Amino acid sequence: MTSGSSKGLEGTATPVGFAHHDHGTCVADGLAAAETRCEKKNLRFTPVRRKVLEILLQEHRALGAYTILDRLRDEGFGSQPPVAYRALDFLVAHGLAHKIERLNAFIACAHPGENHAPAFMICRLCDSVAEAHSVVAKGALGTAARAIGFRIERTVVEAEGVCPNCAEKAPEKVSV
Amino acid sequence: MTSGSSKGLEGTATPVGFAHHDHGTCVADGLAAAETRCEKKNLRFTPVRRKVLEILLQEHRALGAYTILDRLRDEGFGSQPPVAYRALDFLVAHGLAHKIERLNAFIACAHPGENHAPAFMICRLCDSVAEAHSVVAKGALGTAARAIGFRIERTVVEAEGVCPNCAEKAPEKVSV
DNA sequence: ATGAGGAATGTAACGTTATACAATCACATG
DNA sequence: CATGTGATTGTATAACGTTACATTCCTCAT
Repeated sequence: MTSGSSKGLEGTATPVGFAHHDHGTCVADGLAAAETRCEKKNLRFTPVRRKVLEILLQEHRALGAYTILDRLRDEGFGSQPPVAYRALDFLVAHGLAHKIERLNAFIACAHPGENHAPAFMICRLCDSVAEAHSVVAKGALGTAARAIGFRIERTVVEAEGVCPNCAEKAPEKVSV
Repeated sequence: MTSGSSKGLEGTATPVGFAHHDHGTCVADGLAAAETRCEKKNLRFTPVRRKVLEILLQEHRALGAYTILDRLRDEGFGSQPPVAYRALDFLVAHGLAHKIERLNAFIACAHPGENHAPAFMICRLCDSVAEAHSVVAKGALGTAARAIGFRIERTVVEAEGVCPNCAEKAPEKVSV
């Protein structure tokens, strides 16, 4: 969310993550939305799961499972890998978080509630990640897949590069 | 390559990997092309690098670094992880192989020589991988990136699903 | 209420993937 | 031949992820 109140940007291709926004409401809203969603679907939004989502929402970056695990330990939760991985699996399975394959790391979903095939932009300088929507089914890959009879079930679309903020701050590092 | 002799498919969206072809020439051609390419660019196509590419070319699947390492050991090369990773880094850096992020595994490039942003189709039943071309710059993600000033340097586009061969053999497993 | 069954959590050990850093080698130059 | 430079190799370790199993917590039918 770019802010607590709607700014008319939702539903467009405008990604979250590179823009300034009210972070407090951003976290609170995300948690509230998740809670509502879990109630509706009869899912158990347990303390660990809630905490992990909160940790993820506090960043617009992807966090490694072990970073999350460290924070869980600090908060008095279990400290073994499965604790973090199970919560993450739950969040990912129900569309509340995504895995960034390129980074082996996780990020809170920026568009919860929407049925989507997410696409990400990863800044290699500041590590921030923005989420947009991919429409692979309509792109070249979708065409190729249809042509040969490959049935797409899930897609990974991740772009690595330099975000607008970093491009401005460090123009000399902008070119590859 | 679908075969040693041109079948008029190169340059189209037709991916390699799900179709039958002459595998012997496919490996030999790949190695020859790599050799030529390295000579032209003054790169050292050392025995380990050559062997790793040969191993990859023998499959149209992605292989993990440690699988490759095992085969290297069998052939009398070093058996420590960096041996495999360094060769793979070289191949990837020079477009002779690609990493499939979703699988943490590697595959020989199906279109060496072409300057490309690869896209992959991964069959979850038989594990085969086909390479097509992505044109992210022209898709929704490219549009979103341009709109906010994100500069894309590299893309990861991977579709997971069921290949035509498996869909035919095991139709009951085709639906998610 | 209560106890059976399933879901979630905690803990330990293990397996896989990847990189950091030090040492060595090979070659071009003075 | 000595030496500087860059590529390559060796060794150790870090980071990521899974399996196995015991325990606790919910919930729901009795």
